[in-house]
Amino acid sequence: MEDLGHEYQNYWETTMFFQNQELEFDSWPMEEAFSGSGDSSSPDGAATSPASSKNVVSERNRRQKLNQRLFALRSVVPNISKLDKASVIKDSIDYMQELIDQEKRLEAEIRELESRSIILENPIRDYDCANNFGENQLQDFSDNNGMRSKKFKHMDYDTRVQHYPIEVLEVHEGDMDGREDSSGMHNM
Amino acid sequence: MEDLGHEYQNYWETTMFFQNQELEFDSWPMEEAFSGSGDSSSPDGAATSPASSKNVVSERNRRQKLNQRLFALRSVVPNISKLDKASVIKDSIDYMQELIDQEKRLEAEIRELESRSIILENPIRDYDCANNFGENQLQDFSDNNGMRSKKFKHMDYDTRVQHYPIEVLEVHEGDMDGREDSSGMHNM
DNA sequence: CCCAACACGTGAACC
DNA sequence: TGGTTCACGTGTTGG
Repeated sequence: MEDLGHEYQNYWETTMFFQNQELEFDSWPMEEAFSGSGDSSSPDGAATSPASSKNVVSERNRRQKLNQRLFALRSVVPNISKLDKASVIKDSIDYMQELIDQEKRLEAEIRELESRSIILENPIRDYDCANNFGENQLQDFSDNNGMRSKKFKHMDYDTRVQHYPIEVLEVHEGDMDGREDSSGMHNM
Repeated sequence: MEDLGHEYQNYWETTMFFQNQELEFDSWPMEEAFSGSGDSSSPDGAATSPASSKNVVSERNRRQKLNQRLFALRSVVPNISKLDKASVIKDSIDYMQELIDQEKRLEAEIRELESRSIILENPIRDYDCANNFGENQLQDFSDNNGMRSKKFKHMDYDTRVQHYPIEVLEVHEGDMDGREDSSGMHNM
């Protein structure tokens, strides 16, 4: 509903690449940032970093990785409406399903084209007017089939990308009265 | 520290669907949820919920939405290696590019089949043995062509899903020395 | 002025 | 045992 409007420019890229500079040193919550005091191996109960300083860096890495992934996702989808984390994922889903539909359609078309070529082959045999060059023609066809089979066979697109009867469970985009998430992902 | 519940033990699905129950009603701030007291216009510095309680719910919604989106993404990708947030996105990217490649391949095949069908049409005219059923057969062909054109024309898959020369900018998975992310989306 | 969106640190839970 | 991942609340910033 409340559509875009704000396209806050300066996309991720710039900040992602310089992520350590200007944004950091001023907006940083100061001293425990880099844990200036003995951080790596100071198990003593220093008030600044008791045991969490190990966690904070890990967490930071995690966040960074997730952002990279999201950025990569953004780069593979042709048209992104907004640069929001959520919108990026949403557009990706849309695009993905477009691709799947499209693939299904193309496959159907291929099947149709193939069957038509078979129809094209048959009349010759039916009308039997091609007795003289029958084996020649048939040989040609089988060759054709073999060639195509060799080239496109179900080498991978038949096994890897076969479109299952997927089904988006997306829970209705917009509103959905303010609820909790608590997506307990880590357990199991 | 102050919260208590935290008994999330299932996967997304369950918690996502029942996300409003047990986890909610104890950890919820409750009163300002529906603005029971005059919270909306109480600029006074109340120690309990000065202005942040508005933020926490908004933030919660944001988190929830993002998780839903991620879950939807998970549902559309056929094979997910791990349920990690990052892994989900990564697998999605991989699958997506597989789809794109696949589509390109299928299109090539279609083009090839079409050109071959043209070759197939010609012999009938060459051998001229089909004079008696010529119009019938030709009618059939034109019909096929027309039907196919009507059905698959470039209605959308030609404009929307055309595969641009995309290029994953993914920034090398693992390492990237422990830096900051600060994917400052908002700042300028 | 608030709203939307973000990064951050932190406690907790799992393996 | 520690290493990972998560949700949460908070401060901040740009529109």
